[in-house]
Parts: sequence; C-alpha cells; structure tokens
Amino acid sequence: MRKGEQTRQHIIKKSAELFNQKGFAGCSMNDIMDATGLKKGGIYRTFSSKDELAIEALDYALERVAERFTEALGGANTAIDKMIALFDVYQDVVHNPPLVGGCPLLNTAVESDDTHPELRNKALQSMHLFLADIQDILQQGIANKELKAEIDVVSLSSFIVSLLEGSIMASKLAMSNEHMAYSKQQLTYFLRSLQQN
Amino acid sequence: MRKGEQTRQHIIKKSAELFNQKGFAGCSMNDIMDATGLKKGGIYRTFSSKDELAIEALDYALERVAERFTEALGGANTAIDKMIALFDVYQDVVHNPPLVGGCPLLNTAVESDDTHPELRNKALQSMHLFLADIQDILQQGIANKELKAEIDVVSLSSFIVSLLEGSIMASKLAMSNEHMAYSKQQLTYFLRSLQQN
Amino acid sequence: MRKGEQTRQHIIKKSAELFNQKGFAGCSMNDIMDATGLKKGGIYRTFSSKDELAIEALDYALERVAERFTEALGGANTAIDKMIALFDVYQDVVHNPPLVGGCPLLNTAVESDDTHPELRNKALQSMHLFLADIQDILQQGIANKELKAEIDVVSLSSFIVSLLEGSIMASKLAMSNEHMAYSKQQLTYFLRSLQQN
Amino acid sequence: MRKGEQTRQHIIKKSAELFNQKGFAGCSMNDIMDATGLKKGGIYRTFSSKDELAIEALDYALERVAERFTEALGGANTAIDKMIALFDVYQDVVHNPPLVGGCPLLNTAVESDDTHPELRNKALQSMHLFLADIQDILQQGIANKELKAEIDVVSLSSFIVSLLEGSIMASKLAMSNEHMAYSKQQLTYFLRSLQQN
DNA sequence: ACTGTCGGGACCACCCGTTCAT
DNA sequence: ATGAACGGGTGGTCCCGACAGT
Repeated sequence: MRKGEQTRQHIIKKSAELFNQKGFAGCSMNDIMDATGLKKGGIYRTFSSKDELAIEALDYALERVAERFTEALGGANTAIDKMIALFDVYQDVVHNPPLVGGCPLLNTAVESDDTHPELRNKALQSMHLFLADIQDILQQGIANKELKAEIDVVSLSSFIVSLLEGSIMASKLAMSNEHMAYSKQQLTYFLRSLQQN
Repeated sequence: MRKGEQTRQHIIKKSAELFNQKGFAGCSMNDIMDATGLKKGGIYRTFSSKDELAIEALDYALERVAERFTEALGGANTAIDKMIALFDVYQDVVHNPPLVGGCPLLNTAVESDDTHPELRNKALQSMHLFLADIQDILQQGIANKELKAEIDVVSLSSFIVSLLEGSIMASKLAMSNEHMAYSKQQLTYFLRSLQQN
Repeated sequence: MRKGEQTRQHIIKKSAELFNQKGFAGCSMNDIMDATGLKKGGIYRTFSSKDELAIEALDYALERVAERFTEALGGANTAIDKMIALFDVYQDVVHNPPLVGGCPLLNTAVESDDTHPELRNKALQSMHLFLADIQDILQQGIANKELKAEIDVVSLSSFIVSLLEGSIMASKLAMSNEHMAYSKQQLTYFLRSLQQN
Repeated sequence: MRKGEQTRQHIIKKSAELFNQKGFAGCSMNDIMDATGLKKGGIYRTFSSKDELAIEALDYALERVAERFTEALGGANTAIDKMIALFDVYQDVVHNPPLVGGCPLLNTAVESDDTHPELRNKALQSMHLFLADIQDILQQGIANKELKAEIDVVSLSSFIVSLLEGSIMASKLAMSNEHMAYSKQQLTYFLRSLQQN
C-alpha cells in the first residue's frame, strides 16, 4: 500500500470513530488533527473538505459494521438464530460496540435527517441493504419450512431493524446493556410464535 | 402571564423546535435569534447560556410529547390498545410529528450520549418515566387478566420503547411512515400472542 | 453620532488607507484588525465580509479624493488654470498625497480590472464622473472664448485624466514628484496652444 | 535547449501572464500549478520561492513588451512617428495587448510601490530604460531639425510615458480602446506644435 | 429596569507558501 | 519532478459579556 493510501485509511478510521461519537457538527477538524496526529495540510491534501471526509468516514463505518453482521450471520444456521445473532453484535454496546460511538446508521440518521442530505442518503442506502439481507434470510426460513408461510417479510424485517436500532439507543442512553437483552429476549419469544410447527 | 414570561415561553418553544431539528451543536444562537425575532440581549437576559436554554427547551419538548402520549392513552381501554395507541402518536412522523424534528428523546439521546451529560440525563429520566408508565399499563393488563401472568413487564416495556424509537428513526430516515406502520403491525401480532385466552 | 456609526467610520477610514496601499488581495483582515484596534467580532458585526468592507472603503477613498479635486477647482478661474489645479492635488504625491497610498482610482483599476468586477465598476463610475466634470470645464472654457471652439472635449478630457493618472504612477514608482511636475509643465504648454488668441 | 531549461521557460511564461492579470498577491502557487500543469515540487525545484519566480516572470514580461516597442519603433522614421508608434503597441489593449493582463510596468508599479521593493525596483529600472530610449529619439529629432531645439527632452519623455501608461489604465478600466485613441490623437496635436517649421 | 448594541476572543473550515524524501 | 506533510495564515462564525439608551 502506498504511503498516501495508508495515511488516507488512517484518517478515515480515526475520523469515523470521532464522527460516530460526537456527530458531524460536534466534531471539528482540530479534533481530527489531534486524533490523527496530522496537521491541517496533511488532512486537506487527502480530503478536500470536512464533508468529503465525513462521507468517506461514514462509508467506512457502515462497512465495518456490515462486516460484523456478516460474520455474526455466518455463525448461525436457522433464520431465527440469524435474527438473534444480529442482536448479539450489539449485545455489549455499552463497553464493546462494533464501532466506538455506537451504530453509525442510527447516529447518522438522527443527526442528518433534517440537515445533511448527502449523509442521510448514505444512511438510507445502508438501511435498505440491511433490510434486503434480512428479507432474504426470512424468505429462506419460509422456504425451509422453518417459518410460517403467511409471514410478511417486508414488514417483519422493518420491525427487526427498528427494534435493533431502538435498543441500541436505549442501551447507550442508559449505559446499560439490559435494553439490548430485553429486546433480544422478546424478539425470541415473538419469532418462536412465527415458527412452523 | 407577565411580559417576561411570555417572551421566555416564546423562546423556549421556538428553540425546542430548532434544537430538535438541527441538534444542539448544529444550531447556533443566531438561528434562535432569527427564529424568535429577538436580539442577543433579549435571549441572554432570559437564559444565561446556550446550555441552559437547551435544557429548558428539552424539558419543554419532552413535556409536549408526553402530553400527546397521555392523550393517546386516554382514548384506549385495554393494555394492548394502549400500546398500539403509543405508535399512533407517531404514525405520521414524516409530515405531522408531535414535535417538528421528530422525537426529542431519540434525538437528544443519540446526539448527547457521548458529548453532553446534562442533556443525556434529561433524556434518560424521560425514558425512565416512559418505561414506568408502560410498565404500569402492562401490570394493569395482567391484573385485569387481559395479559398472561408470566409476562416480564420490565423486559416487555423496554422492548416496546426500543421498537417505537427505532421505528421513528427508520421512518424519518426513509421519509416514509411505512416503518412505523410495520412495527405497529408486528407488535399487534406479538401482543395478541401474549393475551390470556 | 451613535457609537456604532463612529466605529464604522473608523474602520472605513483605516481600511481605505490600507487597501489603497497594499491592495485588496494584499491586505488581510488581520491587517485591518491591527490598524483599527478592533477584533474580528467587532469588524464583522459592522461589515459582513471583506468584500463589503472593501467596497465601502473604496467609496470613502474616492469621495475624499473627489473633495480635494473640488476644492482645487474652486481656487482656479480659467479652464486652463483648473486643469493645472488638478495636477496640483497630486503635486507632492510622494510625501503628501490626498490619500495615503496614492490615487484609489488608479490603484483599484489596475488591481481589479481582471479580478474583481464590483470594485472595477466603482472605479469606472468614478472615472466617468471625473471625465464629465472635466468636460464641463472645457466646454465652459470654449463658451467663454478662452479655448478654441474646434477642441474635441471628450478626447481632451480623456487625455488629461490619462496623463494625470500615469504621472501619479510614475512619480510614486520613482519616489520623486518630478514626473508630476513634468506632466504639468508639458500640459501647460499644450493647453496654451489650444487657447483662443 | 535542455529539458530543465524548457520547463523553466514554460513556468516563467505562464506565470508572467498570471501575475500580470491577477497581481502578485492575488495569484497563488496553486494557480501557477494549474496553469503550468506541474506540481508544487516541480516548480520549487526550479524556483526557490514565489518571490524569485515573480521576479523572473517580471523580467520576462518586461522584455516581451520591450521587444514589441523596439519592433514598433523600427517601423517608423521620424521622432514624432516613433512616439505615435509607441501608442500603437497598445492600441488594442482591451482585446489584444502585447501581454495578457496589460502593461507589466504599470501593473507592477501600482501593486508593489508600497509593498514589494524588489519588484518595484525592476519596474523602476524598466521605466528608466524606457525613458532613456525616448529621450534618445527626441534628441535625434532635435538634431535632425525635426523638433524645436528648446524642447526639454527629459520633461517631454516623462510626459509621454505617463500619458501612455495612464491611457492603458483608462482603456482597460473602461474596456474600451477609445482612451488609447484619444491620447494618441491629442499627443499628435501636441507634437505637431513642437515641430520645427 | 430592561432591551439591544457593541465588542471580544476563541474557534471554525480551509488555503497558503514551503520543505523534503523519494 | 512528484507526493506527502507542515504549520501558520485566511476570511469568517461562534457564544457570550459589558454597557448604553430608553
């Protein structure tokens, strides 16, 4: 890897964490300078604006989290187990989240929905991909006769994503993983009621 | 109401809306000046800092939303109906939310969890109150033999709040109320499975 | 005069001198801070941008010089004497110009002709006014039978302005008033040849 | 010509045009990078600073214009015709100047007289050479009995240079060659009055 | 007594001319 | 001749304190 590319990745990684913790508006280029150890010139030669950096950092953050979901899904067999596995990715969101600062999809969505269309769109696309993956898994579960055929997979996948993100918010706010655990527990009950007997 | 108190309420109302849309860091005192029509002196004589204003504005915002929830609960009879009624408060979050900018609990939680302890605490207290209300209702449902006795009301209430907030995030992000509707639908199925037969 | 208006005039005066010496691009807001004794906040509350300040400062500079020309013209009787009087305004351009830095019309024209349309326009309008004044005087000279009737006043006035401005440039460059004096001398010879005998 | 020398000349030519249009302070090294197609390193390996480049570029610019004057003088026979020929070099200063951006002597003199002694000196030397050339021609005219013997050639040459430069300023400002034409016309009248009969 | 004008100073995102290893 | 980095400077905004006019 070329030197510049290394620096680029370094900046992206550090700023992804900062933006995810402090938000786009709440994080200054000085913060990023301090975190990366670079000076203004070094950052601006790589990224032409804070906006551009934020977008690349968000891409990075969403990818890192997506990888963690993919890993988690790989360790589960049934559709229900896979849904539960999604919650395990954030089971210790308070002390050991997949990305420091919590879920970048949630953070970006909430900050940028009324203010920053470009970031909003990135988050939206990410949610669509997430929903599509979950729909595939549920469909598979129906095909495998694990789940009842009458399930509305579009509705159910939306419900699962909303529950996951809401639980992350609640647990981070309360600084306690209990809300993650409760949601996972209730979801387990619910999904069992959707099993084909 | 005294003149000063009127001004105070006016500032709070306008700034609550602004903070709820643009966030604390993303909203300047100039924005508030423009929205209220007052000058710096007028605002600073009433509130000693942006922080203080933000806190009062958040109180206001949380109260307004709480009122809407109380109203909604008043129109429902059973525990299950009441839970569904909560989702109806945000059923048109995209075009007609109880407060412009969406849910202040969600917005504040996400922005301030890593940055602003005072706001975080307000949001946390609000969530605790919300959870307690829901727990009471569920308990009542159990007492009334509407709901099964073995339900863990702490867990279930947490699950419902998480689902509600996550749905708000998803619907605002997608600029479509469908996610609210899906969550309400799935929750309805789930709660039926918890009914005492 | 209100306090703010005093400050405003103070900023305009100081920055007019700075811009006239160092040019628009060559003069930073920090230079203006130092010269005025104010900080950024104090300047930017009065002028919304460097551009706006530059325009007001140029207006001021052009007016100050125009006053000096008007004064000089008042002290002369014949058209020829008035033309000579114009050169006397800048006769000690090296050590005692009407505005420190030299002629704002010349300075602005040369710096902004390819770069800053708004300033260019101000300078152009000023030149048009100057030309019109000179034309009036020449016309009067013809009417009074001081000057020959066949004189092309448009052409002659343009010639006089060009000569004046070119002389200012030459004298400032050489740091010697001799070029002003030479031009005045030659112009005197020339105008005598245009006298009606 | 060696490769390095070619590059050097390319940089000088392009930057001479840029400096002549935008001025020294108004033109950044990035502008020069863009115009030359070279990167920072490539420019700084050839010139050790922006100052050094500006000086070399000014030399180049002044030489190019001097060549044009020499050419023009070659096409004229009498002293008076030669003086007129000088004005023809800039007769279409608006659309076809000898160097894009206008007269480098004028531009440099006006920008640098209060700010950049080194550039100022270059311009001053150039004016001295110019004045000397004109004095020679006028002296020759006197020797040839074309012009009256009592002419003060120092004064007259200064007058002619001032007129020429002032006309360039006026025409560029007005974006019309008329001021050049007027000055040439009036100068013609004047010089005729200096002819030996 | 109260509202708004005025100003401070830290900070903002970003660009500058420049250096140096490659 | 380039690509990478520097660090101070750019124009401009921030939140806020002080104080003057009514």
